[in-house]
Amino acid sequence: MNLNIMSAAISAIQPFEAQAQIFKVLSHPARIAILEILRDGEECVCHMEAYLGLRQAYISQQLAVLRESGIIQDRRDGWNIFYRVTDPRIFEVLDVVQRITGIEVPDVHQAGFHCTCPRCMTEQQVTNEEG
Amino acid sequence: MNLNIMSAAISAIQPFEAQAQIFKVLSHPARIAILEILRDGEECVCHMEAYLGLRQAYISQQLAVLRESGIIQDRRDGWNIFYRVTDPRIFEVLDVVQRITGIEVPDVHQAGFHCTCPRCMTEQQVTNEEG
DNA sequence: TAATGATATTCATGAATTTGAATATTATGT
DNA sequence: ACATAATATTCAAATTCATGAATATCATTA
Repeated sequence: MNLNIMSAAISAIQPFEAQAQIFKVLSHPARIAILEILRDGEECVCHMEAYLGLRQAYISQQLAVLRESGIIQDRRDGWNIFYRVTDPRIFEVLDVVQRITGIEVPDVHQAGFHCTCPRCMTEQQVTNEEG
Repeated sequence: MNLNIMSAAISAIQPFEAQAQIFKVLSHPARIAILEILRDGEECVCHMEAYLGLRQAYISQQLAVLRESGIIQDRRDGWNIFYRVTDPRIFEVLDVVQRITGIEVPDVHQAGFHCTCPRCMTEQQVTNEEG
């Protein structure tokens, strides 16, 4: 098999595999958008559907990629599953690359949608009662 | 075609395309290794061959990906082509992700190889004369 | 335990990426 | 012009990725 022929190359590149893996997970606009949604703390999947206007199954697939990489973690609360970022330094990565591109990132929470999860309903109720 | 059905989704994700593109380019260990080689300034391709122990054609392919993305630029000097990083902030990105992984990045310049490009030959000559 | 809401998984297909092999290009020296 | 050194490009096969459709799971409520 002559595996040893490439041993120098493999060992030279192998230490960068872990970094490359993180970059691969980040190399999809929907996954970046999801992380932006999680910037201010944990959110349930229904929020992501509402904010992004994407089908549930699609979002769930992208969540699976993020989850399996360890970048996000999930927590079940009744019917809803809440996701949060494991290591907030991932936002530093997004920040730097955002500065490099120079493209303004939209506020993913400004979409004006509302989902029907308990937390949203409570928030709406509170807002209505307050206003 | 019903293109408008997905318009909300497309517009929600589209602003992150540029970031995703950069991450995609970085999502390969050989390309990260090349950038590490360029950390201290421009280097010729022969250096990368020497340091990484990879075939020339392979390195050239990865250089093309980096070059076409705009992350690196090239400059010809006689027989050799020297590459340099366009925006040093790309190293901030590598730094943060490196901290997240916690994996020590090897010094890609410690390999002890020497190529036969004019600069290497001059350096060797100078070193020998100095020592 | 059956129905329902929220979310996840499986499957299939087309598109993109990886990477080795061969070949081309470009500049230099004779 | 020709040979050579340094680097780039093309091509093709294998693998991986993106994504839509359908279905499954898991917790809750009746």
